[in-house]
Amino acid sequence: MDGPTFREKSVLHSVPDIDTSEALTERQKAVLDAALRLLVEEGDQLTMTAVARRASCSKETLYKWFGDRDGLLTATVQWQASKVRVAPVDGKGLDLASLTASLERFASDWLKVISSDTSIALNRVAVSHAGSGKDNLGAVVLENGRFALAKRLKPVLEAGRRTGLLDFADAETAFRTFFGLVARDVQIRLLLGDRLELTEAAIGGDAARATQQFLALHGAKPGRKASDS
Amino acid sequence: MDGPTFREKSVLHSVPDIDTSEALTERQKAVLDAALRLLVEEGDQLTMTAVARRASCSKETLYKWFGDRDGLLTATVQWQASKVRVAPVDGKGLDLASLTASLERFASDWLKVISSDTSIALNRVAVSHAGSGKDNLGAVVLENGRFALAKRLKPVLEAGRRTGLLDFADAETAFRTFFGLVARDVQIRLLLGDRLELTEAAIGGDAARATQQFLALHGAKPGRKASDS
DNA sequence: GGCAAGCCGTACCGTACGTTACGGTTCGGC
DNA sequence: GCCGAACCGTAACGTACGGTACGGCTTGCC
Repeated sequence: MDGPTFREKSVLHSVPDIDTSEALTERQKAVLDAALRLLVEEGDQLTMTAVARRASCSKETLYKWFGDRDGLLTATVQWQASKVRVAPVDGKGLDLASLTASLERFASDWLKVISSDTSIALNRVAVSHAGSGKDNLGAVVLENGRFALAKRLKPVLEAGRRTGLLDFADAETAFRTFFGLVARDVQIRLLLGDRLELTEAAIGGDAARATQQFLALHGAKPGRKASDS
Repeated sequence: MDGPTFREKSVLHSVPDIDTSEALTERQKAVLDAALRLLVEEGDQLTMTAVARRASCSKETLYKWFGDRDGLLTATVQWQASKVRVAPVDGKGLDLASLTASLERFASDWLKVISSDTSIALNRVAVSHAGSGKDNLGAVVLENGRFALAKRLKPVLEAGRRTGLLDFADAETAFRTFFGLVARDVQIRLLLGDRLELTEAAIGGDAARATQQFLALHGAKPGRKASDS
């Protein structure tokens, strides 16, 4: 059987939620992993020849499976996206400590993601792609990055509001505030080639700081200050 | 006389402060404007032939003036950067109203910049470039964007701290918080091809919100000493 | 006028790379 | 053992584009 062909021209934001990249042979996954590794190492100029050589497959096979270069790129990005899908957080019994921990966890995870070589490479190629007419890759990356994060975080925020720990009018706006406090200038600096290695400790500190700032802005407790707790 | 050649391989962050792109003929500026327009319209695949045709000049001239394609790109980016250089804000008599107005102004200006077609196109090409070995463009964009903003905003923040209106330990950290509150997810979404047109009104609202949030975090509230933190 | 410099337009060259074609090999089904 | 399908490796093709060369035109200077 031959795999899917990945040629649908999906409009932005039309990716349903769970996408279609699951009918993949083990061999195909291996090929995509090779392409991914090459993408991280070499940047956008991964050539079909290079992928074929790295994956020890023929170019004919690449074209049969993925249609053309864009199809291969899209499949690679979706394959990576399918690997990082995580279990949603359950709205269990919530107190300030667990809410803080959840937020810090989200912040820390997100910082780790956007500072990883893989994410940087993928975002770079998607940004380039978005500049060149066809918007597919940018939509995929956005959907599996920023929008997936929102979808996982918003239930936590709303649970916090229900239990009276948080106070905000619009969950989307609150999420974007949190996003800004966490990411700040990190992603754009990394994409533009700034060194800026985030150590584990720095990420932890930033996650805690962002969480405290968010709680200072949207925590419901009256009379609180950002520095205590 | 022939202009500069733009071939220096400057290391990241080594751009002094005011760069060298001022010895330009009117004709050269016109050519760079044409390249800039083409970059905005066509994305990264502006070819030397296209620039020559658009600018009504010969390719030979392009190569003589700018060395090679990268030189042209770099000159174009620096040319655009030199156009947006603004007068620094003076640390005049500062009260809460004028500080708030200044911050809102910075926020609004910055949102306008990063949502402009020109900025998006320039950042896209710089991000692509940063992925392909040579980091020059990314450094230039960073230096004239995010770092230039910091250099202009920090004196305002520090003046606010001196007059007791603001309370923060590190100006750099405070700036990055402000940056995050203003930009949030806007830039990455635009770079990845998300529509998201910011109207004048929306920008104004966002600037005011970000400013209020920043003041909530770092404003010296009555009943709180400027020295604790 | 004569001359040199700068520049335009265009033709040209070399190469990289996407895409296709094809011979050879492996493997499952009969 | 035989057949066809899938696939590997490699060669070949077409094109787009970076870079160069050159003839002709304008301009300023003597």
